[in-house]
Amino acid sequence: MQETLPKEYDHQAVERKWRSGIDQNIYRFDWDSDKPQYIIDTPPPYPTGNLHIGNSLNWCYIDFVARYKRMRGYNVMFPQGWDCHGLPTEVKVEETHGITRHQIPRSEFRELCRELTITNIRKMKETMARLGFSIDWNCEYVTMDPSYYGMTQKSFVRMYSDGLVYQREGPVNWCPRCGTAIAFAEVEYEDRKTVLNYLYFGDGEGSEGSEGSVGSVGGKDDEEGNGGDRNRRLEIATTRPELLPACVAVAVNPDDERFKQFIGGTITVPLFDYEVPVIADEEVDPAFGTGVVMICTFGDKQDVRWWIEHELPLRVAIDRDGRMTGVAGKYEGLSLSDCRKAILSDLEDGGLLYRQEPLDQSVGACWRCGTPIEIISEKQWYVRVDQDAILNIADEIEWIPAHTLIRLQNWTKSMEWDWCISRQRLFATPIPVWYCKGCGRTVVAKEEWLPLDPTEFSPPDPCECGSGDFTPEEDVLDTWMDSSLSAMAVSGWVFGRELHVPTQLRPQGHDIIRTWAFYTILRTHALAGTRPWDSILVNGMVFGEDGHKMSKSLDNIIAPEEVTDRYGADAFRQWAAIGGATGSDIMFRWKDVVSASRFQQKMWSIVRFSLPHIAGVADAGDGEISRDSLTIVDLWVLGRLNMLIADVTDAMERYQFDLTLKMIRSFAWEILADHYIELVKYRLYGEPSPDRDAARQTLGIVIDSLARLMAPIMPFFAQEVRSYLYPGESVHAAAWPPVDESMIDPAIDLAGERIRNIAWAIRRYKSEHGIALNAPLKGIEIYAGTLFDCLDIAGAANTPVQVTTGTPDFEHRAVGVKPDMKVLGPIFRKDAGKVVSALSQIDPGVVAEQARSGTVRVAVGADEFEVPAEAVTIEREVVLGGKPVDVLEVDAVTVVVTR
RNA sequence: GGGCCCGUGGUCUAGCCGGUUAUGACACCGCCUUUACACGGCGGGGAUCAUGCGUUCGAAUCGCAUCGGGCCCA
Repeated sequence: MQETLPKEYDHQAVERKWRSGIDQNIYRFDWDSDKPQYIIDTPPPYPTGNLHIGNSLNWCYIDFVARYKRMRGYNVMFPQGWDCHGLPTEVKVEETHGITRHQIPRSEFRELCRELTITNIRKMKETMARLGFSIDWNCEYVTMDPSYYGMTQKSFVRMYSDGLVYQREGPVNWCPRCGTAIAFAEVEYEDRKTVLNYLYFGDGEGSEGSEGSVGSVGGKDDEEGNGGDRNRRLEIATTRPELLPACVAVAVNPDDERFKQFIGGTITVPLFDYEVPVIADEEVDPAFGTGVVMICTFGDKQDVRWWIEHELPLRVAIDRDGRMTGVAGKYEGLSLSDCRKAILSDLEDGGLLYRQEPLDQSVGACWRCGTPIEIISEKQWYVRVDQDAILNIADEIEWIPAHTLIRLQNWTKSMEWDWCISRQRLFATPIPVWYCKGCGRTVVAKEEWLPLDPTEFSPPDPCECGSGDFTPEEDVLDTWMDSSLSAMAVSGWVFGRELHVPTQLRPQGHDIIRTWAFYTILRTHALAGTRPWDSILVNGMVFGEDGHKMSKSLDNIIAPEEVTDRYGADAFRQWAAIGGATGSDIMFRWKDVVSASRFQQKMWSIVRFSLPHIAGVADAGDGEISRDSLTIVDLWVLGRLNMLIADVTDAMERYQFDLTLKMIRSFAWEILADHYIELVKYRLYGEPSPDRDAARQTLGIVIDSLARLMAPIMPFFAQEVRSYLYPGESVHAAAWPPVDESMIDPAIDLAGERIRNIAWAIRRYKSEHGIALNAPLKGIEIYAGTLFDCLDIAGAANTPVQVTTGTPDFEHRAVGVKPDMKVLGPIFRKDAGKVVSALSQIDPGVVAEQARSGTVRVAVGADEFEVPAEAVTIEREVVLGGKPVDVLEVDAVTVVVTR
């Protein structure tokens, strides 16, 4: 055992040493183990090349749990996947190579995406290693590998045969720039300024020049003049004039008196001159615009609702590239914005546009490129969403924090359409489907053909109609189809094992509850008939030091490497643990990292001091200790240690990492360093004796236990400490310290506290009087109710101590009365306030006198109340009897110090 | 517009199934080189617990409302 340690803790050297110095087999999951299973459904991140600080926070939480559970005797799987498919990689490849995805063969483009992804994964793994995550790299999966996407395809095939996947024509969210369908979860809403245009719908005369009415006439005037079905007008406000050719109806509120007579009739669409029905719907807000809405296929989600409800026809005015179609007549081929300008200009020329006003609106935009999405009609693949099943499964899962369940429930209940899983991209899992050229039948791959790309592989069997000629499906699957398998993937599918669902834990951020959590629940229920996890631990977002979400534009991004380079991984991990309550959003603060690093240094000093003493004892930690030789102070610190173990274990079970670390720090700093070590120093430095051995053994047990308690949060530091106590062993293979209940004794704790407090008071006394801590005093007399062992006090104070049960020769004078509301409140209820107030008016001396008899009489006006003595605490001042002594009152003990 | 979370010394934070003097960190002020640690020790100042109303003998804690911030969505 090494006895002299460097004065300063060198986190860089220690962490470098143990990054490769810990046997990775400790972190392996064992499929044949008898231990209870603890499988973590780790998030497979998107390989951007940077493991950002938000990921890092989440992974710290995972690692705390994984290391803790291993020490508790679980067979832990901490796997790591990579969710590779996605548009950002395609865009990056296009940028890097200066091409578009249509300019080179499909397979070549996909290969470029693979290469970029492999590079990015390598970079992220480096950061993970630097942060000390105990990932089992035998349990790694990569969703772009055929072995994985074959499973995605298998899940597609199975859900298709179960009727849970189907294809239909219908509205989809479409990004015209990216040229692909996207799911609701991929739509981001942003506030933009737009223009609300007021126009006339009606008999078409406007375009022929009824100039007199433009800009001045309201609906009422027309109503009076025209009672018939034709020759009348409606005023309509719209933000989407370019969708006039897609207008299929006009809607008003059924209770809106202004428009009642229009309902059931038809009206002419301006410029395009065709009739659409006027319908009534309660969803129309009479107060917005003119109270008349034009329904287009499709302007927004509300249009889709009305379209379905009123069984309206479809007029497709926008194509996949965001250009106007044939129904737009002379505007065909124009872009949306050009068409908008042209139509507004033509409306104005025809006197049909009579007002424009600015409007704030929230626009659905593509999450990737920010282009406003359009809702168009397309033939797409969907996954059926069974809301009740998802809600039922969600109820079986433990949500931490509990309110995150409500988020999932709200999202689930708000789902209006099934999940659209078709994507018009390249770098993704191919949909294993063909269409027969002979009969048009849809042919879905058989499981044994998978994995496959239908554009490169044809069905070996002919179609039922006899034709062997197929058109491959070129669309690919939504990336969430890959990642929503993660729970099933890690618990069996990736390894060709039977499914071990439910897994035990899903750790993730609250930003992806509506996506990853939702889809995983849906898919695990559909494919395995059960919940994916027992518990879900939802972490918060990480904000910059300015209190805002980290973003490039705010320039408040901190990379984890920046922190580990300066303060090390353990300090970063301490920030993750203590930066805020688990589940809440937390701010990154350098000062948290600095104080973490200070704690490491403090702890290092403690270890550095202790090791030479522990070295003399054969078994530092697990040896049988003879309680006979332990002093009250030894028993006290061991009792406190066991309380700490119990509390920390409880906090870890509840994922309260902030509490865990706070308790460990305060024990190490206050109980151990400030008090225990100061109390036993004289024994440790003294001649060999049973007392000295007791202190050595106690110190050994405390240090060893602390190293183990710290191991999940500070794996490198803990390992370093452990290596001095048990060379060649890893703290991460050690058992979590058990609570020794027999060590927790309230009487001993009270006695120990008394000694600690007396020694502390003497220490404070010396400090206040400018006396060196180890300088001797002439004498200390302790007056207590019972005699007790004061050797440690004498040792710590370096002063002879006398204990007597007598009363010192000076007078105590009551100077104040403190009411105990916990006792008084229930007794006097309404009158408690008055009693307290009256009590404070009485001379404390009188109260003290009466209290001796057990009851204090308090007069309130004409009433008299009897206050039990235990409901008041008498504050006393000690009056000296002219002696040159100082008096310290500690607990119920009087300490007289002679300087 | 809806749902969820949150407003505690200068800054950040704990407590929040009601009851001592409201926790801790950082920052600030004063004293101290004391055989592990000055990245330390001892002491100190600093909070109308967002605001208002209510429930209660008693509210940071429970209820309602308002204001402010965040997240997810429409």
